[in-house]
Amino acid sequence: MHDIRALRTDPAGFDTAMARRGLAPLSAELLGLDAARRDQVTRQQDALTRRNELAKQIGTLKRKGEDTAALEDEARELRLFLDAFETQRFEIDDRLATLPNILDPDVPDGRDEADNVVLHQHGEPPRPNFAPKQHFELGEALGLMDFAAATKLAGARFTVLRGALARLERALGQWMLTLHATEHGYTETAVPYLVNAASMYGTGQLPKFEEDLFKTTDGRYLIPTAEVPLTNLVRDEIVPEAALPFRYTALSPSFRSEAGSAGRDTRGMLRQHQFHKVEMVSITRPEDSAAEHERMTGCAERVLTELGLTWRRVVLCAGDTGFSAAKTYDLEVWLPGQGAWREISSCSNCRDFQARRMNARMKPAEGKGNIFLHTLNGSGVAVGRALIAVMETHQQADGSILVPEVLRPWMGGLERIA
RNA sequence: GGAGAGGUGGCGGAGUGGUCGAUCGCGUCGGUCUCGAAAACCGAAGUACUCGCAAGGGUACCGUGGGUUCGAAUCCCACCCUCUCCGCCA
Repeated sequence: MHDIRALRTDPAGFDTAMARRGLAPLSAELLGLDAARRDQVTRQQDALTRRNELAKQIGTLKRKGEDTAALEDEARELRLFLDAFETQRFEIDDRLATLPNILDPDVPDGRDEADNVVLHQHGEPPRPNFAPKQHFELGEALGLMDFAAATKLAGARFTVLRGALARLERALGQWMLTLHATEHGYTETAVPYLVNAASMYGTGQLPKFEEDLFKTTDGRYLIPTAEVPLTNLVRDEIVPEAALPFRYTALSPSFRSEAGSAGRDTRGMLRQHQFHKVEMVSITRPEDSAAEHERMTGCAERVLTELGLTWRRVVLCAGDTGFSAAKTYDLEVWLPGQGAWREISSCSNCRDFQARRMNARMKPAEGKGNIFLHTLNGSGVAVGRALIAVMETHQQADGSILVPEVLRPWMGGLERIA
């Protein structure tokens, strides 16, 4: 949600900012809608003022037993006038709700992922002396990854894992969650996986991206990421400045309808309707969010490094940055089997965009007035994709998979999946 | 799912049609007193929108949304949530 005051102050700046998102100039239209809204509010309030006066007079006169018919007639007319406003929604609010966040100045221009900029890389893609297999080839050969069974149970874009691979998936989630909770200062949090529409609106999934969500018969939604419940913890709250920052982490399933991605990544478990993810969310003072963004991304990078993966940090260009984000770093991991870099984490600074939507503020230690918080979220990291990366990176010529050292305690000491 | 009770300002808790944005208590902040503190006393304190250069006005908000009325915290309807009991259930 945008600050309408900022738009009034600097409409040209707003248009420039939206142009980076590929949007035509909107400020003139929005200011017109804003003026219309204010005009309506003023007329409505004037009528209410008069109505309150009349009601007060009528009350006084009635107590004296005097005639109030004429005043009541005027009040009745006023009510008809007011009833006309009653059901009107303000178009300006609906329009603002669908406009994406303003990008940070250091976000590079660009149209799509081809224009993203690699910032740094950890390690070099391994060059094994055999032809590396993709994760689904390895998993099916081991008899521990079963797509046919998943299709029978649920349909396309689901996976059944068995035995050591199922345990490896669990070990990854447990280890990452514990790492963030014990060494990175995030509070481990268990959250609902079904949330209401207000929560989805707060983080920006609604109203624009409903088709990406699974909706239940009672009007709730399955979370597409734990970012939604974790960030909405501060919805409609006013927190004291001294309590900040809040850092939360959760291991949760994520449900995505993947509408519009038909035909993409259909093999294997790269793109699923359901996957586990460890999420990090930070709630900060405005002046702290940029540094927190770097810190959070570093926490995700540590996960990849400790798993012995090859990765790089990419800053998303203007055209690839998500709706609610002002700036996003993606972490891409090298998948030897696929021979490609694939996103495994995404860390975003949403600044005050989500906070405005969810009315999340802080009470400053000094001075008056409440200030909108800044919110950040990042995967730390996607568990399903981490499983893929571990399998493809640590596969051996015989099709077995070495378990990374850090996971062995979580695997009952198992060193190799064969 | 059934029956009942209830949702009021940071908290507790009054208020059942008209000067109620809301008595009071606690807590918070400022002050007086004190060497200092406590106690006591005095005072200040909600959020948002809107008009205005400003000073300063106005409007809305008593779970949410409708309705009745000249006028709603108060009456009616629906929904949400909490608590108690019963049933069912991981």
